[in-house]
Amino acid sequence: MNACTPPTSVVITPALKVACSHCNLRDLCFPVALPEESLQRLDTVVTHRPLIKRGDALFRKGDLFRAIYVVRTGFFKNCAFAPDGHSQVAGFMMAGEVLGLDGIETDTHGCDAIALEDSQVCVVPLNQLEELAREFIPLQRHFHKIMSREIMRDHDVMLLLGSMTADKRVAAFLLNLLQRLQLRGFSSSEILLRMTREDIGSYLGLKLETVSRVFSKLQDQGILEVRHRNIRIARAAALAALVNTS
Amino acid sequence: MNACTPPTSVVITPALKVACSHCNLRDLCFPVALPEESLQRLDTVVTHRPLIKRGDALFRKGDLFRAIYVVRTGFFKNCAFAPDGHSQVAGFMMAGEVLGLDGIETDTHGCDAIALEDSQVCVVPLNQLEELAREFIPLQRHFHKIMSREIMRDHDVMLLLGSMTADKRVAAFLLNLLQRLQLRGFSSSEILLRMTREDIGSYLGLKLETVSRVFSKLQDQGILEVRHRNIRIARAAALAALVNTS
DNA sequence: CGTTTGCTTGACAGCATTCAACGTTGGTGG
DNA sequence: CCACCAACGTTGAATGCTGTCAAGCAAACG
Repeated sequence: MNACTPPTSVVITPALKVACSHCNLRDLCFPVALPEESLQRLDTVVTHRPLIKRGDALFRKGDLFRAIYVVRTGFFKNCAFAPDGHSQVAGFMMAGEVLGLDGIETDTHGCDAIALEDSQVCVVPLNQLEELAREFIPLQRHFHKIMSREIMRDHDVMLLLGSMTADKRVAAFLLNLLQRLQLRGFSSSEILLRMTREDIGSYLGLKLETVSRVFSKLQDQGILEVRHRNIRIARAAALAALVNTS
Repeated sequence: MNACTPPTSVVITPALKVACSHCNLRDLCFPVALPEESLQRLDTVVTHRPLIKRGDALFRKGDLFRAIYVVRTGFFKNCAFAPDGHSQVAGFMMAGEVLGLDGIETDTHGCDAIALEDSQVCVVPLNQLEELAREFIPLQRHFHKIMSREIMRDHDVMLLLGSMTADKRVAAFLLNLLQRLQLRGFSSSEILLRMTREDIGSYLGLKLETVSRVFSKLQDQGILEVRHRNIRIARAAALAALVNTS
């Protein structure tokens, strides 16, 4: 698990069929920060791309931290824990997004990362990433931007949790998902939710019943069409108006 | 403001009377990550230590990002903004803590940093910090840990906001302040609040009246003694029990 | 000393939670 | 293939916590 299997390894798994230099996510991920001719350097750092089954943990709170992970395919939730043991979804991660940044400080993961569908991640050992970052200035800056973005995203969630009604929280949540999905080339009006109502509620500081009620309400208003986990945004402008007006 | 005034400048201000290599915060700040004999390298990076008056902004949302800031003396609040213009306190920063990390991604500050008392900060230009980080591996890691800690801290706030009652939020807030103050050698049972009830409420997702009521309630229970902004923690264990029990 | 700002307390209203019942979906095994 | 079960989702009614509005008081500032 810890061994740096060279790419010439004879072990043929899906994990070896991709490389950063040819990854379809390279515009969203670390490759954007490296010149074309140096991309293969990343391939020597990212040699391990495990598959995680739906419901399984990529890591759990307390696990030793060694690497950060980039979602290649699939969908994850990040669960934080209160001192009383209560857990809460701290974020959802999709292709190109990074998991495990919270483990750097203490060398121990501070939360669980659970796959919400069968997924694949790229393992990026922090030591080697840092080594590469020392050599390639744009990569160094890119990594810092990734962490900065995580901080800003958390601030957005704090705003949600601190001062928005249930309607607004759900609206903002959907718009955020929509925007990230669009960035990845998905439909701009249809969302297939990967998580339960309980997960959404946990993330938004609401109970699952409240989430369900808001969905129903927005559907009654003709803003959404809700079919189980399939959400069609009928009037995105109305959703945005919900969030942007006080 | 942007010029890198060399230390030989004849301008004598309080800003020039300190150096990282002799700073009393060196155990809390970047110096911990540098060998004694290389500490003066930091002094060439951190040459500017402006004073910020109470109520003034160190930076505001939208300002161009150039540097991060370490609080040398004083106390700051970090205000984030919702799309509807509503603002919310996203954190409080005291000596040795870092401001401005959220500006790295977009080269623009994403929130306001307001001094809650007359303060002094050390200006750490990001470019030069990164340059030094490429040279000194422990410094590089230390910077990453600082950002990681910020992410974990935000997760803690999300837990507060998402699933705790007003009592618990206030208790957790006081304990967190207490812990950080202790780390800096202050009393372990007395807190002088630098912020208004409204600031606290904004941070905790409560109205100022609710904060006030919780203070009164905890005082009635003999857990706190509240005299204006002076809080004495009479029974810290009871406070902790409040947070740690479901 | 007066004005502004911050803090406390009370009464009431409102939104989200809680508790409960029922409906739906998807996976499993007969 | 169908039946069953467990997990997930929806909806209703009642409770309760926090917000809102208002008044009065204390402290800080000039």
